[in-house]
Amino acid sequence: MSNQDCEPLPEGLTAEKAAELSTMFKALGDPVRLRLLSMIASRPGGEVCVCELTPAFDLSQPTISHHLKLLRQAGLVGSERRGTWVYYRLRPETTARMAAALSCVNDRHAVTA
Amino acid sequence: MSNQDCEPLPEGLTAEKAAELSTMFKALGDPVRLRLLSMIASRPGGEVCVCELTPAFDLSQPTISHHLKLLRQAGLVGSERRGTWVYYRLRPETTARMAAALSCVNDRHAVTA
DNA sequence: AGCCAGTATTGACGTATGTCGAACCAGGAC
DNA sequence: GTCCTGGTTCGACATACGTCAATACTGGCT
Repeated sequence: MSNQDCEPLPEGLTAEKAAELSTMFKALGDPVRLRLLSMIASRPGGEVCVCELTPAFDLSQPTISHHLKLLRQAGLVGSERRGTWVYYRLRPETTARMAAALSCVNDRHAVTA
Repeated sequence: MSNQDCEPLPEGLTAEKAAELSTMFKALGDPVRLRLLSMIASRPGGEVCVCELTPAFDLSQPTISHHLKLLRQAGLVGSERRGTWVYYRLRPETTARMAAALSCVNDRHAVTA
């Protein structure tokens, strides 16, 4: 993505855009959720069953479920039930938006080179 | 950055890396801090005086100072005092690291196309 | 020195967040 | 139908977070 995606922004992000973006960043502001997203994304098939995610942590299963819910509400992942199991999948549009926002910041700083 | 920057990660980020990265994401998980970073970055000169940042918000001066401190502790900005005023500057290495992490997530998903 | 403007720190407050156990829901197997 | 397994939701708890007013610090000016 080029810095053409950046808005004019004479004084930075609008309050509305900042509020929207900050919810996505907040969702990744927890080590457990960051690892969850990483584990989900690192599957080439793009889908991971909750039963594979839970045992990777020293946390109760409800806690993992809660973190997955937050990731879903932030638009970072989607979930689908198939039979007994629930599968989570990455939403690449959202991570792409976050990466684009960060690139804007760096482009504007003009130290990208 | 290409997906060569991604680690082998058979099962996602390590707990240590996740903890380190999550503090950066958490720092941007607040709309005020996101706007602050955006305002700092959008200065071509790369420096903004605190006295220019504070009046842009309906918040007390100590609150803005607190948010700037968090941004600094997360490695996202640096500060320098010159005379009476304190100037904040972007640390592009940190935002670049965050963008790289997000790109890894998308690359691994193989839906980047 | 003494004062003043710009920042940072402190202490307190209410709210949000992460975690758990317990209870609840969904589907498959019997 | 009754179980059992995999997940979510509920309620409670301790901690962390965002905010403020008050205070302290810093450096220039007179």
